[in-house]
Amino acid sequence: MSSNEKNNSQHDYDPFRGFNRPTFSFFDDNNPCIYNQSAAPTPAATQAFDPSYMSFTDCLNGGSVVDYNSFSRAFDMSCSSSNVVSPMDDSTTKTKKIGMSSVGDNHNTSENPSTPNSSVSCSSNEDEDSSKSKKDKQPKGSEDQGDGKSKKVNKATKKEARFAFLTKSEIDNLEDGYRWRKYGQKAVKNSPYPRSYYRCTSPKCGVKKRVERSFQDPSVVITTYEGKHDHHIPTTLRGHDAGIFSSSIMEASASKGPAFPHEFLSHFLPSSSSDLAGNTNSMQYNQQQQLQIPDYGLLQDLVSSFTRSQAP
DNA sequence: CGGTTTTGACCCGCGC
DNA sequence: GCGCGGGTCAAAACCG
Repeated sequence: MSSNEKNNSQHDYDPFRGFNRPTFSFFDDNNPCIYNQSAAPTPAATQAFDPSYMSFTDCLNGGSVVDYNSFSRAFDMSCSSSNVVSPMDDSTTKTKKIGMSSVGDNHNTSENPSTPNSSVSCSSNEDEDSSKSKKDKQPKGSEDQGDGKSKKVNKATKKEARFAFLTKSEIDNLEDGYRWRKYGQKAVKNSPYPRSYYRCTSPKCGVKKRVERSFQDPSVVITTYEGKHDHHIPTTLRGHDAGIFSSSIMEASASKGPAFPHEFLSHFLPSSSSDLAGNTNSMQYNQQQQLQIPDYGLLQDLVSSFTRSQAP
């Protein structure tokens, strides 16, 4: 990683300074698209998201060009679809199957972009999980040492919430206000782009995220969050823009109730809204619009569908 | 010097 | 049982 990029991701106020601002994904059940605010919208994108193409960031910043209607509309189209599926329930959490293992096999999933699973869920998965998040290993020097299997995982029983979203960005590791420490990187099968693994640096926070680039559309970054932050965004990181975001979100949330995807927001907001209200520094500039993606396999389906829709 | 990134090794689950 | 691929560890390197 270049020093520029590193600095960008960790210390700059505006994570996109010097870059084209990333854009965010809005998925329609039948026509997933990546909405790009900075580039001319493709016909497909325009059709799928007609009104005012905007970035989520704009929405969150209460930009004058976006009103709440468009904001909620953006969510409605992705979260209130009649075809929404909720594959992240207990029956599918054996999930590894359709989940992680398929990332690298996207060349296969792309062969069936019309799979019935190609829809997006915004339902809560608070108690859901990826069976693999329990893989946290104890330190080698733990009490377990001596049997040669000290690395053996003490599998946690807690289920972690997990969801992913696509972002059209040149930046791999998009700033979300929290501080992350990279703990691994792996080559993705059938993809020239590696997958990076990050963990929240907060001592007790076990939230992880994975970041990888779609090989089918290198401009698309796939970010998967796993777990829920149990702390505020580091106040030293960002300024008042965060407050703009939080207040906007909370107002919208309060006024529209169930129409708003609390669940996905809750992953990034402190658990108490009152806490939030009192902490205008707690949120940061770039809050992305994210949609819960059941698993990587579906993600890839969506990406491939999108790619297809972009094809001449 | 402390925090972060890099990277090879290791572990584990799954499919065959 | 074996091989493969994903996920994690941890020492070394790097950086401000």
